Amino acid sequence: MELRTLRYFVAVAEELHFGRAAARLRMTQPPLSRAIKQLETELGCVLLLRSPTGVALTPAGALLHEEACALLAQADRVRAHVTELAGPVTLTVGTLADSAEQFGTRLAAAYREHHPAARILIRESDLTDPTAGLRSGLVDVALTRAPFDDTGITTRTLRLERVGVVLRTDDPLAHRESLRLADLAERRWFRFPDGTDPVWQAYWTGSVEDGRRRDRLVVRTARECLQSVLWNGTVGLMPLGHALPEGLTVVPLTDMPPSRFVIAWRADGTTPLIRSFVRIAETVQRTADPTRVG
Amino acid sequence: MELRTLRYFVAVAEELHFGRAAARLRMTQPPLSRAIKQLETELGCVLLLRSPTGVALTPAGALLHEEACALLAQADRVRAHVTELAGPVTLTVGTLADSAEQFGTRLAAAYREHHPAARILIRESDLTDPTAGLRSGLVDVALTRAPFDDTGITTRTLRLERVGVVLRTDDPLAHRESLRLADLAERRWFRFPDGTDPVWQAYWTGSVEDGRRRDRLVVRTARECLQSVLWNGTVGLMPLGHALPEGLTVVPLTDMPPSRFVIAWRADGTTPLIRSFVRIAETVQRTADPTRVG
DNA sequence: ACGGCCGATACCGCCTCGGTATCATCACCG
DNA sequence: CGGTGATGATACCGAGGCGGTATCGGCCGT
Repeated sequence: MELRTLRYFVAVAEELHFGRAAARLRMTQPPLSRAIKQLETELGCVLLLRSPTGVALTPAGALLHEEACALLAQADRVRAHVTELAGPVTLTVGTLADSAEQFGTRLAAAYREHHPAARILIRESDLTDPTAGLRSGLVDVALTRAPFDDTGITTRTLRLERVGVVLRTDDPLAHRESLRLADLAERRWFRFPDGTDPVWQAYWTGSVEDGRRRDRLVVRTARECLQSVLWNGTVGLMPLGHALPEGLTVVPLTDMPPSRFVIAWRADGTTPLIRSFVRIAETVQRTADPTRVG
Repeated sequence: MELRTLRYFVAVAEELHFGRAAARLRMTQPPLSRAIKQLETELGCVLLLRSPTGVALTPAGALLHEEACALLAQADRVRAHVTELAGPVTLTVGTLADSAEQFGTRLAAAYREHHPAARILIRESDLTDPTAGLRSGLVDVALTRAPFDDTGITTRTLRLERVGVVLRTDDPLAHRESLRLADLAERRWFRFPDGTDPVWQAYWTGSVEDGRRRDRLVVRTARECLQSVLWNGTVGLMPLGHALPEGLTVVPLTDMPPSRFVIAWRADGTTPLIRSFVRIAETVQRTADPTRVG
């Protein structure tokens, strides 16, 4: 008699209909029927009277409904008390520029549900620090984009993001279905400030640096990068599927390895709170769009 | 946060030692450690301070210990109340002669643990009814021995029992390691009364009836069968591993298909109480001797 | 009589759970 | 100060449970 099973039973007892109860539980009807049957087997008595018109509670079922509600409520209180006593913890989350956007809001909402007492501080980082403050110790956990030098850092891939090149809409190449890096060999390429993570630098300058023009143009933020495309006609790379300002178009690159949207934390600083955040992040990503999970 | 996990945590919190807690829970240490870690992840806080000397509770852990105990106790009460309200039910169990013996006592004990209010009535049947009263409606569930005609009856095999031949200790064949049915072709064979289940009859007269002497000698009980061996020198078959009276020996038969010790109930009369009994029986058999499970 | 709704069943793939083997760390002790 | 034992953590594996899809059976309504 686990709490999960009791939650199932309460749903059926209140809906008096397996299909609706299953929908409320975000599952399908067959496993729900089976779970209730197992519960009846375990308790050794009939809880529900099934009929084609609907479901009725037996006396034992009605009693269990009441008791189960109380038990579940108490379980919720227990969890709340324990997490509360653990102290009002603050979790500092670093995000890489606009990477998080609507994913971040969904994640924050889910996290607050699990830890009502927790505070989340957001620290948005520019493109010069792919760890989004992790390595410098400014944040506990980072929502960012790989690849970067991850020594001492644990990363879990949330989804893969194909990368495209940003062009002015009036660019001759702007309306192609796709492009290859070689098509951009003669363009002006940006670079990051000196001291930027070399793996990161290499990736965003086309994975293989040689034979491509190293421009003096330095960008620090996504906005700078896009503006540089508009004003200077430089090459801009970015993951697909993000909003673009007027006058710009993004064309998929076929020979650019996809970027991984990851959640990362210091390998030596794994706390339950961080693990919890990571777990919730993975769940949120999975429920959001299972097809894109890497 | 399931009740199972809380039971684990309570064990560790009370033993303050993962190994001892695991032993108390009848499991090994690694999955216990993992479960606790997952619990900490879910709650987002540290519950236990590990050290090579032992384990200490954090304040949150101490609180959870208290609350979890209360929650588990309430869950037990809920189960008790619900099963109690379902009424003092009586389950009639049929057993085939002495088949059940110590298995039956263990099963009854386990069943009373789950259903303190239930009453168990035992009805011991002789060898003339392999369904032990199931088909005649005298019992709800039967602990018996297959094979028999099981149309309309559901059976679950609990274990396989090799069959041997019972001989007087002074019989020339009594000290052989094993025998084949052919070695007994010239012996006198018993039979069951007319009207006995034909599958059952065929099995205990050597699976293939032809070429073997059909004696007029009719046995109804295991005792009669054994006495008949002692007094008349007939052939007696029985599963190995049971106690024998003085002066008799059992020799394994190599070409006799093993008999299945089964639990059986009417296919059209499946109630939660019966399912519960079956489930417990399977668990008891498994924990008793996993190697012999069929 | 027949179509539709509802719960039950069969079957499948994945993930969790518990088990075995092994490692890392630290206390204790010679 | 290094060996040794104890303790918890980790890696990996196989089985079972759980949720999914597809389908069945049965009663109700028109």
